[in-house]
Amino acid sequence: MTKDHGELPPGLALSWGVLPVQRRGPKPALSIEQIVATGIEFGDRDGFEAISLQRIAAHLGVTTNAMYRYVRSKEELIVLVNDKAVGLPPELPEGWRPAAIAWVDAQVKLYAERPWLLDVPIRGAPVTPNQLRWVEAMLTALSTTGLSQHDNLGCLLLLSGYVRNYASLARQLGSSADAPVQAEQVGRFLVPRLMEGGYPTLTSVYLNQEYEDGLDDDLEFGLARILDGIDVLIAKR
Amino acid sequence: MTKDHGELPPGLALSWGVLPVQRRGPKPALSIEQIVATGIEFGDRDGFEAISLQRIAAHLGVTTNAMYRYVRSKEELIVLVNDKAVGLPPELPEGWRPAAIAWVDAQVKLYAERPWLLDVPIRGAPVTPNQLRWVEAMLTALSTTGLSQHDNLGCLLLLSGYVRNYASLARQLGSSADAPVQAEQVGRFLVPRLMEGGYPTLTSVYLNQEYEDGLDDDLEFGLARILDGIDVLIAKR
DNA sequence: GTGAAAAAGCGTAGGGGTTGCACAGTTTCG
DNA sequence: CGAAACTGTGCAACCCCTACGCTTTTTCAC
Repeated sequence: MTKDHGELPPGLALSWGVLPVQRRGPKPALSIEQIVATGIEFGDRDGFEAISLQRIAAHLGVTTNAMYRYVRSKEELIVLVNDKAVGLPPELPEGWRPAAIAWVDAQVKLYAERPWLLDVPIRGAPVTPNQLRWVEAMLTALSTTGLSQHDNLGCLLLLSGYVRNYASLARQLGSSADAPVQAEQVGRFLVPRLMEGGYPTLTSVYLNQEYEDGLDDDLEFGLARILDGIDVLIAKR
Repeated sequence: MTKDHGELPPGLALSWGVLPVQRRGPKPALSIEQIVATGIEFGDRDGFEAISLQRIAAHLGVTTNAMYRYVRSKEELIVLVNDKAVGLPPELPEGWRPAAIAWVDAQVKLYAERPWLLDVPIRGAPVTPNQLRWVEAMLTALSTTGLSQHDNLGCLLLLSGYVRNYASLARQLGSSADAPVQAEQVGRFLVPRLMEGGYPTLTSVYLNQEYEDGLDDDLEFGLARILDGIDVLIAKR
């Protein structure tokens, strides 16, 4: 006898393991875990596009429609797959600064392993269990700073936004063997237009070839900026 | 006689106004400008999903396939629509810090006006003219800091990532009239699970009702953190 | 036990959407 | 004037999500 949770966002209840009680009728041939696992499998192998109800159904030997007995919509499936694929955060070291670095590194690594996670549309504030584990971990680490909860949330937003942005840039610059060739071709096309089109700063950036390299440094760079900024705040309060 | 630009990413050439020269045959009934404008129109009215070749074609009184005479793929269309919709950056004030604030504010405003821009998948480093105008503007403002170009690029990445992340959070918390109702319902569902599931920090955050309010402050907060961080760097060098 | 209720899966169907190919019409160059 | 080039279109193939109604299976209640 589960409570009636009314109109919750798709995937919320299911991700927390709240499934409609079933009393009669044939036993389901599939389980949500199975479906979600298959979704992740496809995502890992062929990217976000490959996660479709049709494909999962075919792979599990069922019709597409059968999926709708387990999941209300594709959106719900995506939420579940996402939360599962995100997994648990690592154990963070002592001290908010090392913790933040570890937290960021772990996410960068996660996005490197599962680039398709970057294609999952952000539906807003995190609400699923694993996502919230990550939030909880960082928030706990930040609680030693002496800042207010509100400030901590701000820092968290800052960090998570940065990681995601960095990862999505790293993704397309790093991946695919022909990335450098492509980049060179783009440069050849772009530079004359930048010169003549009134982009003086960008022109010099491109000519110095600093636009596309040293991405690993950039992660540390931006992170150091953020952490220094937080430091300033801590000192101020 | 335009040069052969080989295999450039979709939308690159077109966005810079390089279109294949045509010499014979009937004049095109449509223009790319027209198509892109229609795409923006649909995006503004019904969101990103509404931007489809089919819809645009129907609206312009042509078959869907006719679109492919103007655009190589949907991806290319999206790139063009995106660049056009981004528009030109505002004039930035003197001083890198006020400039950064103005730059961020302008983007927040842009995302508020055209939320669907947040749904446009990021294909990597910006290469289209208007996008690069924004980059150029901020890069120029940063050039007065005395930092290296590389550092400036890092700062830029930091800022743009932050804006985008902030905007996409603001979007779903702010928009839709039933957002507060929805949020309350989510809270009712979530809090007991947080308490019992080992999320102590989040529980207290939720109970203090600080999770979902004061978003305007958060923009300034995060931005101040970043700028302070940059300040520290400037002082260091 | 036995019948009724509930639930699962399937078939059918429809609505979008993107894309490829062959065709017919139109314009312009040689 | 003929051929080449380029236009839009019709047809068609896919893929995807989703709704409805039917049959079959299971299990609870009597």
